[in-house]
Amino acid sequence: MARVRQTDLAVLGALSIEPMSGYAVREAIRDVLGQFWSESFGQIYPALAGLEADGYVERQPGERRGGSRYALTAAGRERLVELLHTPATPAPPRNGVLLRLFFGHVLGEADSAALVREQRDRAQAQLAALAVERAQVDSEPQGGPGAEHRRYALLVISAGEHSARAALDWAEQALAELAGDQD
Amino acid sequence: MARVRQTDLAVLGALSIEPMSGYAVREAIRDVLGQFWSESFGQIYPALAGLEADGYVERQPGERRGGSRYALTAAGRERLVELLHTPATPAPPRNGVLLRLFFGHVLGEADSAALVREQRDRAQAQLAALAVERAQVDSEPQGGPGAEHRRYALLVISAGEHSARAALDWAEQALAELAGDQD
DNA sequence: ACAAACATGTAACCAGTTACATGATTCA
DNA sequence: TGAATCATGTAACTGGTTACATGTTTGT
Repeated sequence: MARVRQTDLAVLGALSIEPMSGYAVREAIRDVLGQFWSESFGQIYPALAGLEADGYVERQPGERRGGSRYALTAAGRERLVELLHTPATPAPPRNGVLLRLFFGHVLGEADSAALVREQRDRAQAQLAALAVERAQVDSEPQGGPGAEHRRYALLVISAGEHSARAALDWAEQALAELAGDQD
Repeated sequence: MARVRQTDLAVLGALSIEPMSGYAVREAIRDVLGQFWSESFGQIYPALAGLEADGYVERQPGERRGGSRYALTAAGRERLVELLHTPATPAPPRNGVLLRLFFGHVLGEADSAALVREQRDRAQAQLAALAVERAQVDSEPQGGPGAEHRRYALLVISAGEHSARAALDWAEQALAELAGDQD
């Protein structure tokens, strides 16, 4: 099973919602999918160039000087379907906060509690950001280019909410156990 | 802020629980912290060599021929404390399943539901594995070398449980909404 | 006028995986 | 005796970040 270039999948997928600029691709991914995926410009633009060379995307002049608008071609849509059927390669988890907390016996109780609070605050911020996203997706026009997509975007937002709420619950419970809750 | 070699942190931390081999370092990380961190051998052994050169760990002959046992030195413990106080550099999230689901409008309802089921099964497996871990940590002797550490290991296990339960809840809800729950 | 957001791209760096290579010990 | 697990290490590759460089448009 040839390894799949996940960035291609993400970029092609974003363009399947509607044609957009490389900049907008990143926004689309960051805003709704941010908790589960990320792409940097240094990754997106080369990917777009490669995809164009392979005939998977078409580049059209954008609205502003120098700007471009990329659209999926028929081949690109096929390629996307192919990539979507590829098994997800699980990324090695890397949660620096939990790593540090795991060594709390060296860090000490007070600093460990601070770590947990950091986690809690992050979860809270995530929840707030997701509420904004949800409101925005809900208010989108019914018939737009990405109408079918909305349903799945909401599913992903819901996954983020579940995850953030779980993190919040855990943090509060952990703080009570650490008895280091000083705020 | 000089970027911190996270692997050093993980390795030094594992050795702070008790002296062990490079192989055991990986196990220690994989078993309890598996949901939140991972290290490969290709990373651990070079790190161990570097840490030894810097005087942070001491290498002793292990029980078997060719095997080694690494122990933290005083300087190593100091270094670990220093690294623990370093801000966690958030790793870019990479959840391939959610990425694919986000483009469910291209993938179709049936295949999207399969993705969600995959997520659900993974969460269930995680919950089962964590139950085993929890039982094992609970049954460890009270006075061992890593007694203080236990408390934090349990905190991390609890984080894993919260996260897995949330994923499970979400998956079940999502399946109901997709109406593609065929098992 | 100015700041913020939009937009595109390159180059250097590096963390981390994977595959390969090798051998010892334990247990069935 | 053979398989599974314990154990150590190297080398090639590459995905992905970060920093840099540059310019436009919109809104205040």
